[in-house]
Order: sequence, then C-alpha cells, then structure tokens
Amino acid sequence: MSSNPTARQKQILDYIRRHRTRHGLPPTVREIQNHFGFASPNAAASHLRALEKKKLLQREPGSARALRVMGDDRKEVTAIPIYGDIPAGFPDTREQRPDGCVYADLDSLDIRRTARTFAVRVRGDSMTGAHIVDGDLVVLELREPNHGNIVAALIDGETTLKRYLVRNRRPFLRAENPKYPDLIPAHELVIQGVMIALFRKPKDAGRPIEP
Amino acid sequence: MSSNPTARQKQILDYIRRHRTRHGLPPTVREIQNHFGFASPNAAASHLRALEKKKLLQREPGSARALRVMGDDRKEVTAIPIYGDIPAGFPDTREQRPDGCVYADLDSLDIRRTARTFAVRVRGDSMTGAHIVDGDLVVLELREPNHGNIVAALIDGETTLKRYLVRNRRPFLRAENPKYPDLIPAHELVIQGVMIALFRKPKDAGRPIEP
DNA sequence: GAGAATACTGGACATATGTCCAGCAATCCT
DNA sequence: AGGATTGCTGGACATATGTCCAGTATTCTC
Repeated sequence: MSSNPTARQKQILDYIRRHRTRHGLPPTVREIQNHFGFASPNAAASHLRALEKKKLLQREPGSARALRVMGDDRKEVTAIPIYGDIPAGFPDTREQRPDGCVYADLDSLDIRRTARTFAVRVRGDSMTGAHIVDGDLVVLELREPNHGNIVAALIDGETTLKRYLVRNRRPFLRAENPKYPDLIPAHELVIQGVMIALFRKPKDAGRPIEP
Repeated sequence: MSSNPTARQKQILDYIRRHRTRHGLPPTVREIQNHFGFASPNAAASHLRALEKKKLLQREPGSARALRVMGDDRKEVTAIPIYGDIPAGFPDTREQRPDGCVYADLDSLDIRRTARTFAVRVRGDSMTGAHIVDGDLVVLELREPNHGNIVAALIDGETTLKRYLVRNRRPFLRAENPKYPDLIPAHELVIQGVMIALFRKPKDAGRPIEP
C-alpha cells in the first residue's frame, strides 16, 4: 500500500537524507520549513504526515527530529571490489585481492543484486576514443556481452578494456584509439566483464589548504 | 588538548553511538538521563559539557539532539543532490530542486563532510576534450577554483562545464572542444562548483532480458 | 461536477528539550 | 591542606519543537 511520492514529497525526502548525512541527524520540522521557505511549520509537518501515510517515512510522535526515511536501510551500499590486476582464470579462482573497494548504491549503478560486479582501474590509452582515460575506475558486470558493449578482456595474460563487436557472427575487439589495431581472437575470447559504469576522480582536483 | 575520557564518559559516548545506529539519530539529554538513571538532566548535560571540553563531542547550542561524536566519521554514504538545471543566483537562493540523488561513500569521492557538494548532469559536447561527455554526472564541490580545475560556471543564465584558467592574473574559461572559443568574463565570473568526481552510466549498457 | 488529495498560509498551544543556578560528596593533583 | 575535576541531586526557566485547528487554492480522480 506504499504509494509513490509526489515531486514535492521527493524533495522533502531528499532534503531529510541530505541533512542527515551532512549534519549527522535529521532536520526538525522548522528546519524543513526554512529550507523550503514555508511560512508555516505546518506546511512541512503536513508533508511529513503525507509521507508517513504513504509509509515512506517513520516518525516518533512528540520526539524531536525523529524522522526515518523508509527504504533507506534497504538502500544497500554495494561494496565493489577493485582489482588492479586480474590474473588468468578469473573469476573462478578466489585468490584475487581487491586493492580496495568503491561503495555505491544499487540504484545509481543499476546493479542487480544477483550479478557479480567488480571494478578495474584503467591503465593506458586504448579507450580514450570512448572517453575512458588512464586512472578511471570502470565498474563491470559478469555477463555475456552484446554488440557494442565495452568489455574487459583477457589478452596475452593481461586485462585490457576494449569494445566488443560482432561481424559475420564473429566477435572481435576494437580499441577506441586509432593507434591500436582490431583484435581478432585466434581461438577463444575470454570476456571478464561488461562495463556498466565509470567512476573518475581527477588527480588534479587540488584543494586549497584547510582553514 | 584532546584528553581521554573517563570510564563514565566513555559509557556516555558509547550510548550516544549505540542510540544513533539503533534509532538513526543521537539521543536527547533526557534520554541519556533516563538510560543511566540520573535524577536530573543536568547530570547528563554536564557529562556532555565535559566531553565537549575534551573535544570528543561536538554540540550545536540550543539544537535538539545535536550531538556528534568526534573521530566517529564512519563509512557513511553521502546523498549528493543532482541538479539538472541550476538557476541564476545559486547557491544563495533556495529554490533549487534536486532531480534526485546519487549515493556514494565519502572515501571514494574524498568528500569533506563540511563541504557543500552537488552533482550536475552534463549536457552538450563542450568538454569532450577532457573526456566528459553528454549524460555524465559530474560531482562538484562549492569552493574557489584553482588554475586548471574544471568548474561549473554560470554564463548567460545557463550552467556549463568549463576549465578554469588564469592568465596574467585574469581568470577565464575554456571549453575542451575546439568548436568553442575561450570565454573572457566581461564583469564577474560566477563559479558554481569545482569538479571533484565524475560518474558515468553508459546508455548503451544494453542488458539481456532478465530471466 | 463532487470529492479527495496536494500544497500551502496563519495562528496558537503543550511539551520536549537545552540550559542555568545552587549545592553536595568523592577523588585526584601538587 | 587546598584547589581542581568528576559525578551527581533538585529545581527552574526559556525556547526549540511537534502538533493542532481553520482556511484557501489547485490539481487529480471518478
């Protein structure tokens, strides 16, 4: 019976979430009022009432800031392991040691829980034509690729990112960089994953000294 | 000057932590009082005062439940609001309506909790030279840009992504695409944010039909 | 066209909550 | 011995905060 929020109600929910992560606690009714410029606290309160009715929010009557956005606990943060170097035989062996993890929610990445997802740090310039550059973190899903997908493939014991193409029913790999030739697999094509997301943190994001 | 808590003060800190993870928000002074069986709220309040003095706790005077255990910045997922369209005057006006949120952990993005962070959906091809393409989600931080940073700037009432450069002490903007000329600001340069991360979910990440 | 839901304004009230003052006993420091 | 710190009791106050009532306008729904 939990219906969907209206556009306005979605904004309220987002504000509550944002306030919680920024300040460590949910906002008060009047903080919501001020943020949205309401003239009365009742405007905010009635939104909360509506959201509670829709079971999108839980409240504790009479208790300050006692707001709990439902489904936020369910908003699972997936830990995606980062493999700097993928050895042969992946993903059957379990000896890989992730160089860390990146955390993101399922909705943002459109990740299916059942899927095996991992990330690779991109090295080289073989995919600059697809605007994937050295240092990027590419999130991959373990599945069969479709024509045109960008995939991580195992070639000569090394993992590289290439575009997966099919011509005359024969799959081959193409680097998105004229410097590199197409790769026609001699025997078998080992696809380790299909790109579903990209994550970049510029190195030059220099920050001023903290005050 | 941050000394160590006494045994009792440690219990207080632990209770605050536990309450926060269990209920989603820190306790009130009187909730602490009741939990420890104090006869007066002042008993709890003076503990909080002592903890704040030792810099183990941060409080917001006059604000309910505004307790923050220091050094407790766990791996928390930040909700970053996505602004599809940023109106003039941002960020002073409060009329912005996020089109949603993207969630990521603080470590991945190197986000400071105090910083104001938001995201913009990239439109156009003005930054393809920097490998930022249409549809990308750019995470920005509200701060002064440095030479070479990629920034969101307000030009003619529209927000566009450009590289921020300084020559002869004069700042100007450069699109990373030869199609577009440099932008020398006539009067004032309105910088809305500095890029700290990029997030891409390929549209062509075609998936096979779910079983 | 009636009714419900949404999205508010405006004012008011009860209480939840942070804070302050005065005081007491025990412990630690020097 | 004396002062500072800790750990409380007891009472009180100001306000921060949740909540309620009445009313208006718009949009959606059937």
